[in-house]
Amino acid sequence: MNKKQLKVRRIYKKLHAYFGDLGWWPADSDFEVIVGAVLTQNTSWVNVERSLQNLKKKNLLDLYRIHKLSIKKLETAIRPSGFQTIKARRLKEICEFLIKRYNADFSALRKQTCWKLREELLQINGIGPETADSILLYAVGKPVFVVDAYTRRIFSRHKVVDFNDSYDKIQTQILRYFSPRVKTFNRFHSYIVETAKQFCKKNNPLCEECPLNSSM
DNA sequence: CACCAGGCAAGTA
DNA sequence: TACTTGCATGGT
Repeated sequence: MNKKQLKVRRIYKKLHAYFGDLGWWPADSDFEVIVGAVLTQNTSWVNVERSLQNLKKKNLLDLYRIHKLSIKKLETAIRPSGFQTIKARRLKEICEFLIKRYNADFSALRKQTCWKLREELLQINGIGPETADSILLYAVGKPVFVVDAYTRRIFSRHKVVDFNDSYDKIQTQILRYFSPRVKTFNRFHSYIVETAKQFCKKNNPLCEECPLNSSM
Protein backbone atom coordinates (compact mmCIF):
# COMPACT_ATOMS: atom_id res chain seq x y z
CA MET A 1 0.00 0.00 0.00
CA ASN A 2 1.40 3.38 -0.97
CA LYS A 3 1.18 6.62 0.96
CA LYS A 4 -1.77 8.09 -0.88
CA GLN A 5 -3.79 4.93 -0.55
CA LEU A 6 -3.24 4.94 3.20
CA LYS A 7 -4.20 8.59 3.33
CA VAL A 8 -7.43 8.11 1.40
CA ARG A 9 -8.41 5.08 3.45
CA ARG A 10 -7.74 7.08 6.59
CA ILE A 11 -9.98 9.86 5.28
CA TYR A 12 -12.74 7.35 4.62
CA LYS A 13 -12.37 5.89 8.12
CA LYS A 14 -12.54 9.26 9.82
CA LEU A 15 -15.63 10.29 7.90
CA HIS A 16 -17.28 6.95 8.56
CA ALA A 17 -16.62 7.34 12.27
CA TYR A 18 -18.07 10.85 12.14
CA PHE A 19 -21.11 10.39 9.89
CA GLY A 20 -22.01 6.70 10.18
CA ASP A 21 -24.50 5.89 7.42
CA LEU A 22 -26.18 8.88 5.81
CA GLY A 23 -28.71 6.81 3.87
CA TRP A 24 -27.89 8.07 0.39
CA TRP A 25 -29.15 8.76 -2.24
CA PRO A 26 -32.21 10.48 -0.72
CA ALA A 27 -35.03 9.31 -3.02
CA ASP A 28 -38.13 7.12 -2.99
CA SER A 29 -37.30 5.32 -6.24
CA ASP A 30 -34.52 4.58 -8.70
CA PHE A 31 -36.16 6.86 -11.22
CA GLU A 32 -36.20 9.72 -8.71
CA VAL A 33 -32.43 9.27 -8.35
CA ILE A 34 -32.02 9.78 -12.08
CA VAL A 35 -34.21 12.88 -12.15
CA GLY A 36 -32.36 14.32 -9.16
CA ALA A 37 -29.00 13.60 -10.79
CA VAL A 38 -29.94 15.71 -13.79
CA LEU A 39 -31.62 18.49 -11.84
CA THR A 40 -28.65 18.93 -9.52
CA GLN A 41 -26.23 19.70 -12.35
CA ASN A 42 -24.49 22.88 -11.24
CA THR A 43 -27.40 23.51 -8.88
CA SER A 44 -27.83 23.48 -5.09
CA TRP A 45 -29.71 20.48 -3.73
CA VAL A 46 -32.28 22.56 -1.83
CA ASN A 47 -33.57 23.92 -5.14
CA VAL A 48 -33.62 20.42 -6.62
CA GLU A 49 -35.89 19.35 -3.76
CA ARG A 50 -38.35 22.09 -4.68
CA SER A 51 -38.54 20.79 -8.24
CA LEU A 52 -38.92 17.19 -7.04
CA GLN A 53 -41.73 18.29 -4.73
CA ASN A 54 -43.48 20.03 -7.62
CA LEU A 55 -43.33 16.81 -9.63
CA LYS A 56 -44.52 14.69 -6.70
CA LYS A 57 -47.41 17.01 -5.90
CA LYS A 58 -48.71 16.61 -9.45
CA ASN A 59 -47.95 12.88 -9.32
CA LEU A 60 -45.56 13.27 -12.26
CA LEU A 61 -42.40 11.69 -10.81
CA ASP A 62 -42.80 8.67 -13.04
CA LEU A 63 -40.91 7.56 -16.14
CA TYR A 64 -43.89 7.25 -18.47
CA ARG A 65 -45.62 10.40 -17.22
CA ILE A 66 -42.55 12.55 -17.79
CA HIS A 67 -42.03 10.86 -21.13
CA LYS A 68 -45.40 12.01 -22.44
CA LEU A 69 -45.65 15.30 -20.50
CA SER A 70 -45.41 18.47 -22.58
CA ILE A 71 -42.03 20.20 -22.51
CA LYS A 72 -43.65 23.41 -21.28
CA LYS A 73 -45.29 21.74 -18.28
CA LEU A 74 -42.08 19.91 -17.45
CA GLU A 75 -40.12 23.17 -17.61
CA THR A 76 -42.60 24.84 -15.29
CA ALA A 77 -42.38 22.03 -12.73
CA ILE A 78 -38.58 21.98 -12.60
CA ARG A 79 -38.13 25.75 -12.76
CA PRO A 80 -36.82 26.15 -9.18
CA SER A 81 -33.67 24.16 -9.95
CA GLY A 82 -32.71 26.34 -12.92
CA PHE A 83 -31.61 25.58 -16.50
CA GLN A 84 -35.18 24.34 -17.00
CA THR A 85 -35.25 24.50 -20.80
CA ILE A 86 -32.14 22.37 -21.20
CA LYS A 87 -32.86 20.05 -18.24
CA ALA A 88 -36.39 19.32 -19.47
CA ARG A 89 -34.97 18.14 -22.78
CA ARG A 90 -32.36 16.05 -20.98
CA LEU A 91 -34.98 14.31 -18.83
CA LYS A 92 -37.02 13.57 -21.93
CA GLU A 93 -34.03 12.02 -23.67
CA ILE A 94 -33.28 9.79 -20.70
CA CYS A 95 -36.88 8.56 -20.52
CA GLU A 96 -36.76 7.84 -24.23
CA PHE A 97 -33.55 5.84 -23.77
CA LEU A 98 -34.83 3.83 -20.80
CA ILE A 99 -38.04 2.89 -22.60
CA LYS A 100 -36.57 2.15 -26.03
CA ARG A 101 -33.37 0.40 -24.92
CA TYR A 102 -34.42 -1.31 -21.67
CA ASN A 103 -38.22 -1.30 -21.81
CA ALA A 104 -38.18 0.90 -18.68
CA ASP A 105 -37.06 -2.17 -16.72
CA PHE A 106 -34.52 -1.45 -13.99
CA SER A 107 -33.77 -5.12 -13.43
CA ALA A 108 -32.65 -5.23 -17.07
CA LEU A 109 -30.36 -2.26 -16.37
CA ARG A 110 -28.82 -4.12 -13.44
CA LYS A 111 -28.04 -7.11 -15.63
CA GLN A 112 -26.02 -4.96 -18.03
CA THR A 113 -22.28 -4.68 -17.38
CA CYS A 114 -21.16 -1.49 -15.70
CA TRP A 115 -18.78 -0.29 -18.42
CA LYS A 116 -21.24 -1.03 -21.23
CA LEU A 117 -24.08 0.80 -19.51
CA ARG A 118 -21.76 3.71 -18.75
CA GLU A 119 -20.90 3.99 -22.44
CA GLU A 120 -24.58 4.02 -23.34
CA LEU A 121 -25.42 6.66 -20.76
CA LEU A 122 -22.59 8.91 -21.95
CA GLN A 123 -24.04 8.80 -25.46
CA ILE A 124 -27.15 10.58 -24.21
CA ASN A 125 -27.01 14.32 -24.62
CA GLY A 126 -27.01 15.82 -21.15
CA ILE A 127 -25.35 12.93 -19.34
CA GLY A 128 -21.69 13.48 -18.61
CA PRO A 129 -19.36 11.42 -16.42
CA GLU A 130 -20.68 12.59 -13.05
CA THR A 131 -24.35 12.16 -13.90
CA ALA A 132 -23.64 8.76 -15.46
CA ASP A 133 -21.73 7.54 -12.41
CA SER A 134 -24.37 8.85 -10.00
CA ILE A 135 -26.98 6.87 -11.90
CA LEU A 136 -24.76 3.77 -12.03
CA LEU A 137 -24.02 3.88 -8.31
CA TYR A 138 -27.25 5.09 -6.76
CA ALA A 139 -29.96 3.97 -9.18
CA VAL A 140 -28.49 0.83 -10.76
CA GLY A 141 -26.23 -0.34 -7.91
CA LYS A 142 -22.85 -0.57 -9.66
CA PRO A 143 -19.67 -0.08 -7.59
CA VAL A 144 -18.28 3.14 -9.12
CA PHE A 145 -16.78 6.19 -7.47
CA VAL A 146 -18.50 9.50 -8.24
CA VAL A 147 -16.22 12.49 -8.77
CA ASP A 148 -17.81 15.89 -8.25
CA ALA A 149 -16.71 19.45 -7.52
CA TYR A 150 -16.58 18.62 -3.81
CA THR A 151 -14.37 15.58 -4.40
CA ARG A 152 -11.88 17.73 -6.30
CA ARG A 153 -11.92 20.41 -3.63
CA ILE A 154 -11.39 18.14 -0.63
CA PHE A 155 -8.92 15.71 -2.20
CA SER A 156 -6.81 18.50 -3.67
CA ARG A 157 -6.72 20.36 -0.34
CA HIS A 158 -5.51 17.17 1.26
CA LYS A 159 -2.92 16.68 -1.51
CA VAL A 160 -4.38 13.39 -2.70
CA VAL A 161 -5.06 14.64 -6.24
CA ASP A 162 -4.35 17.73 -8.29
CA PHE A 163 -7.39 19.99 -8.61
CA ASN A 164 -7.13 20.01 -12.41
CA ASP A 165 -6.67 16.25 -12.85
CA SER A 166 -9.15 14.76 -15.29
CA TYR A 167 -12.35 13.10 -14.11
CA ASP A 168 -11.18 9.66 -15.21
CA LYS A 169 -7.77 10.02 -13.60
CA ILE A 170 -9.25 10.87 -10.20
CA GLN A 171 -11.84 8.13 -10.49
CA THR A 172 -9.46 5.32 -11.38
CA GLN A 173 -7.02 6.46 -8.71
CA ILE A 174 -9.61 6.27 -5.95
CA LEU A 175 -11.12 3.04 -7.30
CA ARG A 176 -7.72 1.36 -6.99
CA TYR A 177 -7.62 2.09 -3.27
CA PHE A 178 -10.72 0.07 -2.33
CA SER A 179 -12.31 -3.23 -3.15
CA PRO A 180 -15.28 -2.57 -5.43
CA ARG A 181 -18.27 -2.53 -3.13
CA VAL A 182 -21.39 -0.45 -3.67
CA LYS A 183 -21.72 0.31 0.03
CA THR A 184 -18.22 1.75 0.22
CA PHE A 185 -18.55 4.10 -2.71
CA ASN A 186 -22.08 5.06 -1.76
CA ARG A 187 -20.91 6.10 1.70
CA PHE A 188 -17.69 7.74 0.54
CA HIS A 189 -19.40 10.05 -1.91
CA SER A 190 -22.08 10.99 0.62
CA TYR A 191 -19.39 11.75 3.20
CA ILE A 192 -17.51 13.99 0.79
CA VAL A 193 -20.59 16.00 -0.10
CA GLU A 194 -21.66 16.42 3.53
CA THR A 195 -18.15 17.35 4.61
CA ALA A 196 -17.88 19.98 1.91
CA LYS A 197 -21.32 21.40 2.65
CA GLN A 198 -20.76 21.59 6.38
CA PHE A 199 -17.06 22.39 6.68
CA CYS A 200 -14.95 22.71 3.54
CA LYS A 201 -16.70 25.59 1.80
CA LYS A 202 -15.22 27.19 -1.24
CA ASN A 203 -14.44 30.50 0.45
CA ASN A 204 -13.24 28.83 3.65
CA PRO A 205 -10.18 26.71 2.84
CA LEU A 206 -9.10 26.30 6.47
CA CYS A 207 -11.92 23.97 7.56
CA GLU A 208 -10.96 24.13 11.24
CA GLU A 209 -14.07 22.30 12.42
CA CYS A 210 -13.71 19.61 9.77
CA PRO A 211 -13.42 16.06 11.14
CA LEU A 212 -10.61 15.51 8.65
CA ASN A 213 -8.49 18.05 10.47
CA SER A 214 -8.88 16.57 13.93
CA SER A 215 -6.23 14.17 15.18
CA MET A 216 -7.37 10.62 15.58
C1' DC B 1 -23.49 44.13 -5.14
C1' DA B 2 -20.75 39.61 -6.03
C1' DC B 3 -20.43 34.86 -5.60
C1' DC B 4 -21.95 30.15 -5.16
C1' DA B 5 -24.60 25.75 -6.12
C1' DG B 6 -23.65 17.63 -5.95
C1' DG B 7 -22.38 19.81 -14.89
C1' DC B 8 -22.67 19.51 -19.68
C1' DA B 9 -22.13 20.69 -24.49
C1' DA B 10 -20.56 23.44 -28.11
C1' DG B 11 -17.37 26.55 -29.84
C1' DT B 12 -12.59 28.27 -30.38
C1' DA B 13 -7.39 28.17 -30.88
C1' DT C 1 -5.75 19.02 -26.09
C1' DA C 2 -7.08 22.93 -23.24
C1' DC C 3 -9.59 26.75 -22.45
C1' DT C 4 -14.24 29.68 -22.71
C1' DT C 5 -19.14 30.50 -22.66
C1' DG C 6 -24.25 29.74 -22.31
C1' DC C 7 -27.58 27.74 -19.67
C1' DA C 8 -31.25 30.21 -15.19
C1' DT C 9 -32.86 30.06 -10.57
C1' DG C 10 -32.43 31.02 -5.65
C1' DG C 11 -29.59 31.59 -1.39
C1' DT C 12 -25.97 34.09 1.22
